[in-house]
Amino acid sequence: MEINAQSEAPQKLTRRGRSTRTRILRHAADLIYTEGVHATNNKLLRSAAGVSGSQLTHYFPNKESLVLGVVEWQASSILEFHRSERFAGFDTIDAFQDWADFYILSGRPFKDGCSLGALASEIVKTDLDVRDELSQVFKEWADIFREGLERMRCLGRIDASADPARLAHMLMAAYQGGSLLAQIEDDITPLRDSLYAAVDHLRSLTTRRDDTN
Amino acid sequence: MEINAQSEAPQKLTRRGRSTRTRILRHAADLIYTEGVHATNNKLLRSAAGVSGSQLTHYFPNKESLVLGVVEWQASSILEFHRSERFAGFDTIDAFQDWADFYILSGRPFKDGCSLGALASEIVKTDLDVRDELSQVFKEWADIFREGLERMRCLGRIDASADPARLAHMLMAAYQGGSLLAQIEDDITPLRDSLYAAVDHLRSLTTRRDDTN
DNA sequence: CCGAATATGGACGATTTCGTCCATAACGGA
DNA sequence: TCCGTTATGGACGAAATCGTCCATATTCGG
Repeated sequence: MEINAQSEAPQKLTRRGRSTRTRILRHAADLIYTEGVHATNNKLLRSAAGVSGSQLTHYFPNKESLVLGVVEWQASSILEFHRSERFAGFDTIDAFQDWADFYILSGRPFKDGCSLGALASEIVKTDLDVRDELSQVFKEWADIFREGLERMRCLGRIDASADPARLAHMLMAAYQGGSLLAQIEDDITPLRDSLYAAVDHLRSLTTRRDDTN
Repeated sequence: MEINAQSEAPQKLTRRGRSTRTRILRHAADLIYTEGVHATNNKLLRSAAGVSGSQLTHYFPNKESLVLGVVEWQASSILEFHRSERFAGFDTIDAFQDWADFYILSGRPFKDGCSLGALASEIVKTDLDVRDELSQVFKEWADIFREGLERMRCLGRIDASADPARLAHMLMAAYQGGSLLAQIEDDITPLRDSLYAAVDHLRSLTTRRDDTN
């Protein structure tokens, strides 16, 4: 549950086997994030993870299974982050503001885009069969936002006319689109603008009694 | 100016040469849009455009130049569309609503994403040297929105506190991010939600005297 | 009409990448 | 301790892709 990407492995792995598999996955995720799926080939991954060619085949029979492993790895990381206590289920404006600030103010690198979105856009047109997995993860991600917004609406923190599902998609798109633009322009401004505008929009839907400023 | 992608070619092309080059570019743009950059190889492009291998090399000495040609092709198409009279310089809410509706209501295919954004995200991490070109195009694209919003602000149609540059980035990100999510989920809903939410946010900034509904 | 420049066709080679194969080393349960 | 299972190493092969080369056909300008 907490280490979803590992639990996918067959049970016949020894401790050393699991360690090697995890090491491969870790370096593959890193390489794919910084260099892209296409540039992450056997040679690069072998030298990065310090394994031989046959080990890659042993743990990941083909590239598709490797990419799928990385997708699961990144997905569990992202979902865990969004479900952390830090954001308290996203049922306040402050939580969403904090979420946006995390990407903008924490000095987090932005030049490689979203660890899952950039990967997704690179493979969504290929024959790699990970669409279902990706679709599921993005749905769960959006649901975290949506459920928080629904609570906010029930609690009267945002207007009753607000549509939580629509707003969740808006937040997701603001982050994904902003990340892409920031990558392309090598400038965090588009990401900052789109995230803050999205949170501004949420704020514009707050009911008056909560409008303290 | 109107056919930017062609004007990049050296002048020593005959009529037949220009025709062949354009045909290659047209099919390359189509293939890259539907199949992706990586899958668009010489073999596919040869049979699609009906040319021989040496012709590709003749008009595009390497793949980078081909991709650059396609980027320019798509860029001029997009910029021309956004500068068309239809949107009247984007200085009304209705123009932005019409813009959003174009992607949602016109039955336009969405499964391949934005013709430029999907291409950009696929190559932004590669060694293909088209980052500067892409960056420039996205800047110009955002400027179209920004200038319209600035006029709206000057005319008092939106609040004086509105930030045109930020809102322009919000609109761009809503489209790019929404397109990516729609691709992944094979469902137009995320794109519709993010675009309409973005336009809703603009609408929330309209000054009262223009608020007719 | 003619020579030079351009366009086209198809084969070829160099390189890269994925995945296999087989031998050896380490490990785990009885 | 011992034997079967798992892990590791490096070489190898098959396939794909990019780009070159050279011969031939077509077109352009004078």
